[in-house]
Amino acid sequence: MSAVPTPRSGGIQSVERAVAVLKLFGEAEPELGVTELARRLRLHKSTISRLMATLEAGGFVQQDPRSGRYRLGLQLATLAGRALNQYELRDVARGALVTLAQATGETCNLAVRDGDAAVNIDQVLSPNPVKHLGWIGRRLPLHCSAAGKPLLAFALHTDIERVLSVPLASYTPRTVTDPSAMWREIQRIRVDGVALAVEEFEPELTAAGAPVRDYRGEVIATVSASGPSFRLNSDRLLEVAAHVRATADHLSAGLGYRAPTIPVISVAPFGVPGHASPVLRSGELETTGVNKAPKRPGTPGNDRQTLTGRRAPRDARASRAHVPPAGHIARFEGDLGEERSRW
Amino acid sequence: MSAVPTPRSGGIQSVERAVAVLKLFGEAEPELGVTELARRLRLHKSTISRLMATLEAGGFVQQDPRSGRYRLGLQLATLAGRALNQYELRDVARGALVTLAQATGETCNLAVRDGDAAVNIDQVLSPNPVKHLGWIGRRLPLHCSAAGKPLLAFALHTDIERVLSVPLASYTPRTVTDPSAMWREIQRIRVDGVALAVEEFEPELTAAGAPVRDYRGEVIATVSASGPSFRLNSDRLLEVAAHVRATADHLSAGLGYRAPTIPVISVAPFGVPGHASPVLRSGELETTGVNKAPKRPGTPGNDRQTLTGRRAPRDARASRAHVPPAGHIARFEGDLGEERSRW
DNA sequence: CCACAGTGTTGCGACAGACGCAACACTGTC
DNA sequence: GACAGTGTTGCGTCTGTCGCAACACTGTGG
Repeated sequence: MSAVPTPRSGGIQSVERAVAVLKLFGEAEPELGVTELARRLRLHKSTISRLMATLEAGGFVQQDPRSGRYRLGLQLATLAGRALNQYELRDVARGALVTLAQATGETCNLAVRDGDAAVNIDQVLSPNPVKHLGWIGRRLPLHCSAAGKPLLAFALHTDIERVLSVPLASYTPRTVTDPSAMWREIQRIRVDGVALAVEEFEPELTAAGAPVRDYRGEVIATVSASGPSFRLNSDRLLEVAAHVRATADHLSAGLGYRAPTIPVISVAPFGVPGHASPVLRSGELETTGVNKAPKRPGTPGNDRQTLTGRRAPRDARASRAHVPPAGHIARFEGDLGEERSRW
Repeated sequence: MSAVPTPRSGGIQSVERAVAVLKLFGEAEPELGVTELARRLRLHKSTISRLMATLEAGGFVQQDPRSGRYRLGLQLATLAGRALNQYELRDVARGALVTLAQATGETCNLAVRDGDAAVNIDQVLSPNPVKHLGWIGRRLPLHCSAAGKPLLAFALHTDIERVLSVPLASYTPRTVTDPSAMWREIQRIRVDGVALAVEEFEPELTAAGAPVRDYRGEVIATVSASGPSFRLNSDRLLEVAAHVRATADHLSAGLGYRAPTIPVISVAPFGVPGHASPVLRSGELETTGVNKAPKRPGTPGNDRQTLTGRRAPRDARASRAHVPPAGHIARFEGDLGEERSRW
């Protein structure tokens, strides 16, 4: 077994290890060798070698025949394309995103929540890109990115408390990490209907993001525009933020959302807090055939609740909240922020 | 063990199964249940259930809490983004792709070879899209797609023979499946420097594709433009094809390729035939700092050749050529063509 | 309201597959 | 040519994976 015995998480150990290996490939290190992977995961080289051989046969990694080192393979792009194609919101929002990019002159993204991160699911590059900002699939922190903040601000109160109960990662000197300050920021976003992020997540990156709501007012995505800080000064940022909010409001209206006279906090969301369903759900829009008919209405409450529509907890899911012992090698934690945009 | 015993492929069985599960999720069936997956892979429901729990913990799939069925998860998009970001050619070609889409009015793609398929690694949508053509990550057949044909036409003779030695899949009544006819098509492409595909891969889809060469003349990618057949009639298609070829030639020139007075067939390629390396290699371009310095020059020859730079064959890779017995459940074969573009 | 058929989950014991060890083949450097 | 490092592979051990059986839950029809 591994040098540091891992308490059984309830999953299949070999598959867990394969997943952990794939997640080690970051933007800073697109190529890794067997020995380095073994060192990081504290497994034997022969174990890693066999894992890589299996992943390569499936197209998930490729080995450079000269150096013997491995890279992520394009079979991942194929599966990702399929995953992304499920999101009907991408098709619905594509035109608005193109228009927003043209109006603001900046790179624009559509993001949804996935666990405790925002993930870009569509992107329109700026007509004048200075650098490679974000990318589809990129994970952004909820507390300090323009795409993430609205998803957090309009989440359930208990969910926000849970997210803020763990130390908030600091990405730049401007990252807000104090939970009290974060609550004040959340109040601001709720009032303004748009979030700003000025060099909080990445140096010299400024962005504005606004919530996209479905017909019940549930925040299901965010629209954001981002660019270099030298181009997005205070005045320009407010102008861009107005565009972003207008785009998000327009999309929300198209999904059947009717804004009340006072802003409300999200209540009784579908499904599991923290995951956006790829299939849009609609009340009044259902009759238009725009979206697939949703399954039976969701109910508020915890993950996998019995009766009223939810499945009972699974031990493997319970393991998600497992607090690993000291020295434990993290296996599934998604990595954020170590991927800086390239100039 | 499974009802149909599988000869040991040399890989790790649990990981192979996990990969096979992920590949079952297609565009036609984005959501699958445990029982259905078990039926298709001829494994027990409990085996599949535990595999899915492990993949879900890693973010590779998501379970709909109401229906209990699974979908591909966004962690795949994150890994795919990292895989795609390695391809320097995307950055180099992005501007040309935008210009080509504007000039032709059609959706344009950049594709590379991955095993026996062409895979889109970048895309610019038509200003007037009629339908959702292709997508990044989509795998296209080498024998009947505009992106694939140039990759095949300029491959090594032995490689072409190998590809044409197995029955060519038929996607539409117009698909060329006769190897002799395919050789003639290959000769045409070599002379014209551009490939056409008129409803060969997908009904009512017409496309043109041209090879992008590196400084040594090696075909490392294709540029293609595609659109609905009602818009791309014969005259219009030739016009688009001219644009596509010009764009590909321009990109090739930018990579250091100098076209000889007579067309040549590719010789002595880098690395493994069938896989495009994400890192561009350059002779004269190296001094300009445009590309990362390549590793030591590659040598011609077979996969994993000893001495002159190649590693010895691995049993697991040898298993790629393994001919499965009757009744064998395919585990890694990439699927093509069952994914039709959505109107 | 109940019976039934279907779904996905879980405890458990058997054993087949995964693992680490040791040795090997290969490569780059001095 | 020696050496240090890489990744690969044969082999025996044992533990993690697997399938069975039972369970919990859901939707449907009477």
